[in-house]
Amino acid sequence: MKISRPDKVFYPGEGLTKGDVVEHYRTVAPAMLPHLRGRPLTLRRYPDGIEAEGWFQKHPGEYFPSWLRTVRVPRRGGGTDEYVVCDDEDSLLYLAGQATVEFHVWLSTVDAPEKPDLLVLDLDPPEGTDVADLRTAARRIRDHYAEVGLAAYVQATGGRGFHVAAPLDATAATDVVLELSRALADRVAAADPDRLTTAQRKDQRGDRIFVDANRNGYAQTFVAPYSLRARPGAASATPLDWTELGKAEPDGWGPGKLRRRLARKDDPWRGMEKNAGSAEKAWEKFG
DNA sequence: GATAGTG
DNA sequence: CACTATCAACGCGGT
DNA sequence: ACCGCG
Ligand SMILES: [Mn+2]
Ligand SMILES: [Mn+2]
Repeated sequence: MKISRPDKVFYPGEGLTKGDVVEHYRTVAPAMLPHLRGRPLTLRRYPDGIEAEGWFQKHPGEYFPSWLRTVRVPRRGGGTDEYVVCDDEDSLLYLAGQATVEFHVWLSTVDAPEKPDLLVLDLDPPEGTDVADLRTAARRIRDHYAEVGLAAYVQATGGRGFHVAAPLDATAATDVVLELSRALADRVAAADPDRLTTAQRKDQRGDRIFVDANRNGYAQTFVAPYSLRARPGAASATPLDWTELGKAEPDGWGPGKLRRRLARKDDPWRGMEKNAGSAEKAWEKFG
């Protein structure tokens, strides 16, 4: 894979270059690709580095090479949209060479775009939140998943929060999963209303952590495991064992720490699909 | 980042 | 040639 | 249809 301008600085604070970004993705590819395969992508590109202008890109550029996989999926409200899908290392490195710093993925795959195989609740803390409160909220989400028969997997987002994901058997429709995720979020927030909220509007959240279920809507995305974040520190989204959460920071895994981690430890999310649960049965147990 | 257009 | 302009998302709820 | 939000 030919990379233009590998010495261009992308993270001024860390002195990381575009070449370093590509090397990150080469390193994480074995752990990351299983979480990308078959999923429409949203790219977050920063061709002049993370402190310059960046943008979300969902549709393939006209000039993207023909060997890159693209897929047409229905658009809500009619018609179709074309998306990039990254199934292999060459594609990952090509997209990194296009200055894609962040990779975001759908919660369903192209084979069944309207049947999510993941449910995700996203914890978005306001400035100044105690990380202990964030960890407690993540564990409570895990416990509520367990009550309805769903397995829970946590990742540090590399930004300011955590995600708690549940693998699904991809039999329920998007809108059913969205409603289930909202019901779970509301239940978690109602149990600790001083610290948690599901209010979409910022002016109604106060000082509380936003338990965000909106990631479960059609064509919505969450940051892919092992994606870099376009923020100072160059942390990555990092799947964790629950036993690690007690000492975890959302942006705790920069490039060096992540590389050492992957050399030492399996992807905690590897094989998660084998624990897929049913959204329909979860609804029944929800009561 | 890549392309098309201008001087 | 150097330089500049232009482009690169979506869904959902509320109003 | 537009806004706020992620
Ligand atoms: Mn540029
Ligand atoms: Mn978030």
